[in-house]
Amino acid sequence: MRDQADTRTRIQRVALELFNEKGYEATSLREIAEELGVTKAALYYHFRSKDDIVASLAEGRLGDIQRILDWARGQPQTVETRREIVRRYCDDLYSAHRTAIMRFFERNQTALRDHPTVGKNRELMMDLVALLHAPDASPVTRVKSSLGLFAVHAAAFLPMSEGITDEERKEAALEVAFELVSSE
Amino acid sequence: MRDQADTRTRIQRVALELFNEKGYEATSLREIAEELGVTKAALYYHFRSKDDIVASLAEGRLGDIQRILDWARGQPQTVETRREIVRRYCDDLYSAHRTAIMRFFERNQTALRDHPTVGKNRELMMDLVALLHAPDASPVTRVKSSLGLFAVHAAAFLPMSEGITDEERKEAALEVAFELVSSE
DNA sequence: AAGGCTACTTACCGGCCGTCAAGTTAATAA
DNA sequence: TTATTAACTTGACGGCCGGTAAGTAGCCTT
Repeated sequence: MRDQADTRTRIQRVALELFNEKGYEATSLREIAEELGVTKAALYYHFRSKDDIVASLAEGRLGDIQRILDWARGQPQTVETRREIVRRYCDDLYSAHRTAIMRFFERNQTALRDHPTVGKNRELMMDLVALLHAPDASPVTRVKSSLGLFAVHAAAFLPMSEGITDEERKEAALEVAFELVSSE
Repeated sequence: MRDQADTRTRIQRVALELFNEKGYEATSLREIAEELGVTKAALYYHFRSKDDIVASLAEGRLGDIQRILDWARGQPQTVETRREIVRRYCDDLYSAHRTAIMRFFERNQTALRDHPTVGKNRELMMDLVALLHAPDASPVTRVKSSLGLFAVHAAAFLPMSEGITDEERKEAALEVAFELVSSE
């Protein structure tokens, strides 16, 4: 049982790493297995299919967003709430593992377009964006709040020049996002 | 000769469409050819390889960015210049075809990571970002100007709710970007 | 009318893909 | 000691992939 959980986790970790390195389609199960020192068929003991590995990777992230949504829906629709939404999203994001998962879904969304978790993810993100502005907000305001959440999102794996720490990145992203969701 | 140019263009158009719909790796040359009513081998008369089709798609975009770079390097490094860079980038972007090309490279950047044009594109983009802030700018400022250019970029194909026109999207993106590159 | 070029088609190639059925090994439970 | 189960391996499957060699119909030139 310990073994099972261990290997499952190792498969997830290696798969995510390779998916981010070479892309989802370009990464074969053979490579994943080889990297782990097992055979391809061993993966099928732990997962039903390649897609199933993806689904398992999505779980944590979808849970994160859902949790923010659940919280936010019990709050008054104020600027403070919107800022807190952004802050929480940002906090959940800035661990290496979560960032890697987000990057994977972001960078492979076309390849994964038929995958149910990708649709679910976009759905949740749009729900979240909807809470970042008044229901009757102007189009410009609505685009702005989208960009606010997206700024946090994007800053986490911007192809930036060197010499910038994660902390500085996060600080800048939050500053930008706060401003973008604070308009009346 | 007319025929050749026509078919070449049609291949590019169909390929781009399918790449954006299903992803680069998931789109086979057979499908592209079928959609055009020709055989797979016909594509090899017009292009040397699948990669070569991608390269041909990149040309226009790389030229666009290079042109902005060339112009900007002859200008004084003022806030007005930075705003004009953003404006020009935005203008070049908001045609259906250019947006499709950009989306393709954005959404398939992992799958295309070994493709020379992708590296070139990132290089040019980083050069462009470097012109959006003072050389000695603080990390936060630097991230901000990255996000400025990225906002324009992102707004062009944000998974937004309906009822927002391209014009409103563009307006909002520009407004956000202007603010982000205007800091001293 | 002969030769050559353009724009294809037909037919094939080796190779890797995801997937699966069946066998194996080691540990644990009765 | 025997039976069962977990965690694999071996070996194979059909299928689609990008790519190519060779042929060909139609046009243009000479």
